[in-house]
Amino acid sequence: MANCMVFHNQIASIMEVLANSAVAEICKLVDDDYAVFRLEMTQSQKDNRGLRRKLQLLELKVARERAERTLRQHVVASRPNSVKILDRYRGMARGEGHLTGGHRSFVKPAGHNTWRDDQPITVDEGSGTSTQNIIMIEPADAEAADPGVKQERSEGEEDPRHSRDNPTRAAGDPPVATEDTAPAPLRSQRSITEVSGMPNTALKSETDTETLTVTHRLLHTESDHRSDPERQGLGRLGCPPAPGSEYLPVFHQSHRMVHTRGDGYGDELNIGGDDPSCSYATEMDPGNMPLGLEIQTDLSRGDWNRYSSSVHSEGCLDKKGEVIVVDEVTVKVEGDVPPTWNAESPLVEGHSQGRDFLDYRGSLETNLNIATPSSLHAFRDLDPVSASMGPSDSHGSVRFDQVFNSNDRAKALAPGGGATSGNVKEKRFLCMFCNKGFSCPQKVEIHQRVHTGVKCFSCTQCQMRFVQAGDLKRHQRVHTGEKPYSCPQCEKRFSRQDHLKMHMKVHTGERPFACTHCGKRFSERRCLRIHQQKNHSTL
DNA sequence: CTGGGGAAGGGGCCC
DNA sequence: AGGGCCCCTTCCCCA
Repeated sequence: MANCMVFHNQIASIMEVLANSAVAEICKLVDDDYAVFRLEMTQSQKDNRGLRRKLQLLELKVARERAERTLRQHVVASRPNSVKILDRYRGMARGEGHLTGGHRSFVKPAGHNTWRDDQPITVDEGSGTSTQNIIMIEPADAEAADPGVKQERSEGEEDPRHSRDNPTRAAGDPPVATEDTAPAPLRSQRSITEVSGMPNTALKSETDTETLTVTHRLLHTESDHRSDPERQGLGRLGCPPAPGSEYLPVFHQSHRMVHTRGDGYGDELNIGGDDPSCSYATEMDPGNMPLGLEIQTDLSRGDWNRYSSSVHSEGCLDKKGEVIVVDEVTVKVEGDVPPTWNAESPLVEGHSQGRDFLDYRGSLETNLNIATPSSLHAFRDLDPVSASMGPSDSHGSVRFDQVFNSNDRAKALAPGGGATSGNVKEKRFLCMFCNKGFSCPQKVEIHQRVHTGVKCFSCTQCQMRFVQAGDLKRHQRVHTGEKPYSCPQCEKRFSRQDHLKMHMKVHTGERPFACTHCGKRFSERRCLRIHQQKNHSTL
C-alpha cells in the first residue's frame, strides 16, 4: 500500500514537471511567434509610413504643379513677381462670395487692419453665380516698397456693416441710415482679384500644399512648443502670462475629426481627452467630410495623428484650453515656400517686428469647409450631442457677417494695441480662422467655436445648443417664462434688458434710423433696410 | 386681401 | 456673468 502511494506521488510529480515544461515550451513558442509577429508588424508599419510619405510627396508635387498652372492662368499681369495668396475663406466669411451669391466679394486681408493706396483692388461684382470665389491677394513684396502708406489707413476702414464700431457713431451721431451707406468703396489699391468660377482644384491644390507644409512644421516643433495651460499652472479660466511678444495663432480642433480614419493609426491616439462635462461630441463621417477635411485627414494617416491628441482639445466648458503656441522658431519660413505660403501675408505686416509669422489658415482652411453654413449644418447633424439630444435643428447656424468683425481684428492687430504695445491685455492669441486677437487662449477657444460650430451648452428642455453658457442661461428664460425686466411706462415685461430697451422706443418715439432717400425714420435698422430695399432698391 | 411697418421674441456674438 | 448690440423671424395692425 505504501509503495502504491509512493508510486502515485511520483507519477503526480512527473506529471507536474511535464505539464510545467509543456507550458514553458508553449509560452516560449508564443513569445517567439509574437516577437516575430511584432517585428513583422513594425516593419509593415514602417513600410506603410514610407509609402504614405511618398504618396504625400507625389500628391504635393501634383498639387503644386496644378496650382502653379492655374495661377499662371489667372495671375494678375500687373505684378508678375508678387506672392499670391489664395484666400477663399475671407470672402465667404463676410457673407460674401457664393454665400450670398452676387454680393461683392470685397475682402480685407485678415489680420491686416490697413489698406494701402498703392494696391489696386479689382472686384468682380457680377459673378454671383460663382460657386467658388477665390481671393488672390497680392502682393506682399509691394509692402516693402511702400511701407509707410499703410499707416495712413489704420482706422476708419471698417465694413460699414459694423456700425457699432463706427467712430462716427461713437462720436454721438445717430446711426442715420446706416444701411444706406454705399457698399464699401474700393478703399485702396491693394490688388485683390477675385477669380470667380475658378475650379476647386486650384484651391484644393493650394490648400494641399499649405497644409502639408504646416503640418510638417507642427510636427517638427510640437514636442518643443506644445502649450499646456494646465502644466503652466493655468486655472480653468486663467489667462496665461504673456510668455513672449508674438501673436500666437491658436490651433484648436476637434480631435475626433481627425481620428475617424479607422486605419489603425487612430489606436495610437489618446481619445480620452473628451471633456466629460461637455455634452457635446463631434463625429465626423469620413464619407461626408468636406473635401478639405479629407486633405487634413490624409495627413493624419501619417505622423500627424500621433501628435494630434496634444494638438487638439475639445475645449468645452473651457476646461482644457490646450493650444499650440507657435513661436518664431516654429514659423520660420524656409526657402522652398509654396506660392500660397503666407510668409509675407498681411498678418505678418500687422505686427512686424522683424519676426516671422505664419498664417495657419492655410492648414485649417481644410477644416474651414466645415464652417460654411451648409457644412456647418451637416456638421451639426453629425453631432450626436448628448443622449438626450435629438437631431440638430435648424437653429444656431453661424452667421458669418457677424462673425467677422473686421474692426475687432483691426483693434487686435493695430500697431498700438497689438504685439508691439505695452498693453497688459495684449491680444497675442490669434484665432486661426479670422486672425482676431485675444488676450488668452481660453478666449480664443470660445471664439473659435464660432467657426467650428461647436456648441457645448445644451438646453435640457429642448434641442437648442449654445456656444456660450450665458446664451443658454438666457435661452432658458424661454422655458421658465421669467421676465425680470418691466417697462416703467406700461405693464409689459420682458425677459431681456435689450428687449426692454427696444420696447422703450415705443414710448419715447425714438426713431434713430432715417432713410437718406425719403427721410422716413424707423425705430429699427431692419425696418430701414427693408424699406430701402423695397422703395429705393439699389441693391 | 395684401403689403408696409411696428413690436416682440429669440439666437449669435463681443466686451 | 452680465450687458449690449447685432440680426432674424414671426405676429399683428392698419392703410
